Amino acid sequence: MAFYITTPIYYVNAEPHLGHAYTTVVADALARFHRALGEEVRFQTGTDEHGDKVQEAARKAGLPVREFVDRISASFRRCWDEMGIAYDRFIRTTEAAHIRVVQEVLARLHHTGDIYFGDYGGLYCFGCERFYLERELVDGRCPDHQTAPTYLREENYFFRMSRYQEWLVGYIEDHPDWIRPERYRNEVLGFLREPLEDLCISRPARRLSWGIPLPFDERFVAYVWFDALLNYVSGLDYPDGAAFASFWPVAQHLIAKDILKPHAVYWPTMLKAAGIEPFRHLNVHGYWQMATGKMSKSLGNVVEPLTLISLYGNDQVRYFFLREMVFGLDATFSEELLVQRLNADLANDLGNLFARSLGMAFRYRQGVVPAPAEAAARDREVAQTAREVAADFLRLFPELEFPKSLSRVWELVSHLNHYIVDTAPWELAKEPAAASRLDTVLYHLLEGLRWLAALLQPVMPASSRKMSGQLGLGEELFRPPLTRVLTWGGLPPGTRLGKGPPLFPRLEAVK
RNA sequence: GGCGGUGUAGCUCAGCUGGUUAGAGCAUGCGGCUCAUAUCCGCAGUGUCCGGGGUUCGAAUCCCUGCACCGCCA
Repeated sequence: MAFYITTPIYYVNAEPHLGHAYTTVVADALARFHRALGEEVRFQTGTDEHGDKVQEAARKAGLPVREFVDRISASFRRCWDEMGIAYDRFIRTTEAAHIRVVQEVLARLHHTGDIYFGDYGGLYCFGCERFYLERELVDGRCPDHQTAPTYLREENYFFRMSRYQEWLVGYIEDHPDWIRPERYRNEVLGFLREPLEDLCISRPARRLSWGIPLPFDERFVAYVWFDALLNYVSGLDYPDGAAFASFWPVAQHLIAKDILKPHAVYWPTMLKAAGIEPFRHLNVHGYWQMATGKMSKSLGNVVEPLTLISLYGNDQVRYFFLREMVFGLDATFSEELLVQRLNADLANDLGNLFARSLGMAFRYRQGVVPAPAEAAARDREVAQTAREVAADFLRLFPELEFPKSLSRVWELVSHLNHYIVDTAPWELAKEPAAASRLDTVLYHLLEGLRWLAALLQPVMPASSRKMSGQLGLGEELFRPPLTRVLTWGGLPPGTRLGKGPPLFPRLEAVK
C-alpha cells in the first residue's frame, strides 16, 4: 500500500498563518498515520512563487523578486521544520525541474489543440490580475480593490476546458467520494450545471514578467494556477520518475475551501487533457473563524503558528486543530477555547491518567511492570474497550473523521479512569493477600496506556514518545505496523518504567 | 436573482431512511475517593428541538411557508 498526500503550495506573498498551519498539520497527521500502518508514504508541501501578487509584494518589500521569494519560502520551510512537520518533499515552483514539467505540458496541450490562441476583451483589474464582468463590479469598481478596472482587449492563450466539462461531471457522479466532504462535491456539481468557459492560461510578459514563459510563445508567461497545480506531479518527477509511478495512483490533495474551483475543475480537466489519471481524493476543509473577528494586522489578532506553539506546545496545538474542527466545516478559534480543551482533555483526563497510573506503579511495585494473574471480568472489559476503540480509530481517522476518532480514544481514557476507581488499587495495596490482584490491575492499566501512546502517535508524536518513555518502551512502540503493536498483552512484565514530569501541565485560563 | 447549507441545553455539537420519559462533552451546583497535574468518580439539572401551517395513530426527524445566518454561482 502507498499513500500520497499534498498540501497546497503556499503563495509567498505573506508569512505562514493559522490556516496554513492547520492544513499542514492535518497532512502531517495523515502521513504519520499511514506510516504507522507500515505503508509507503509520500508527503509533499511547498511554495507557489510566481505571479503578479508576488511581484508586487517583492516591490513593496523593496527586494529583488528572486531574493524575496527565497526569503518567504524559507520562512514557510522553517515554520514547518519547527513544528516537526515530516514532509518528504518541499517543492518550489521556481525550481528548474518544475518549470520543465510545466513547459512540457504546455507544449503538449498546444500541440494537441487543447491550448489555442484567441483574444478576449473586457474590464481588467490589475490588482486581481483578472477580467471582470460588468455585473460583478460594485459601482463600476473592483469589489476587492475599489479601483476602476481598465478596458483591455488582448490576445492570449486559452485552455479548452469546456471540452472536458461533460467528462468531469460524469467522473464526479461516478465517484461519490472523489471530492469530499459531500457539501463541496455538491458545490462543484452546482457550478458545473452552467456551461464551462475556456480558461485563459497566459499573461503577456510585458505586464507580468515573473512567470514561466510559454515554450511556444515567449511573449507570454503561464497563468499562476496552470503553473502551480502541476507541482503535484512535477514533485513526483513526472513523467518518468519512479515516485510518479508509485504515488500518483494514490494521490490525495488537501485544500481549504477557498481554492476549491482550481482543484476541482481546472486541475482534473488539465490532467485529463494531459492524459494523466485523476487524483484519488480532493479533501476540502473549512476556515478557522477568529473569535476576535477577522484576522488582521490592524486588529492585532493575527495568530502566528510559531508563537502559538511556543505558548502552548506543538502537540497541544495539533491536538486542538484535529479535535476541534470537523473536517470540512468552519470552526472557531480562540486561545480561551484552546486552553479549555487542553486542560480538560490533555491535563485532566489523559495527562493525569498517566501520572496516577505511573505513580501507583512506582509506589506499589517499585516502577516495574508486574506480571498479571488471571484476568477478571472487569479486566477483560478494559482489553475489550481498547480493542473496540482502536478498531474505530483506525477506521475513522483516515476518513478524516478527526473529532469522532479522537473522542473515541478519549472513551478509552475515560474507561481507564473508571477502572482505577472501580478497582481501587490503594485498597488492594493494603491487603497482602490481594497482591496478585493488584499486579493484574496495574498491568491492565499500564497496557491500556501503551495502547493510548501508540494510537496517539499521528496526532501528538512527541508526547507519544514521552508516554512510551514513561512506560519504559522507547522507539519500538512505533515500529510499524501499528496493527501488530495493538495486541493486548504486548507490554512485557518486568519492564522498568521511566519517571517523567507531567505530560501536559495545566494551563492558567486566559481572559 | 439562482442553487445549496445551517438554525437542538449557558457554550460546542450528536441525533441516518419518522416511534419508548430528546442525548454527549465542556461550563455550573452538590456529594464521594485520595493513586494522581485542586486531578478522578457519582448525582443534579434546565431545553417553546428558529416561528407558522400541514401529512400521520405518532415529527427534532417528512412536506409547505416565513425569519435569521452562511456558502457557491450569477
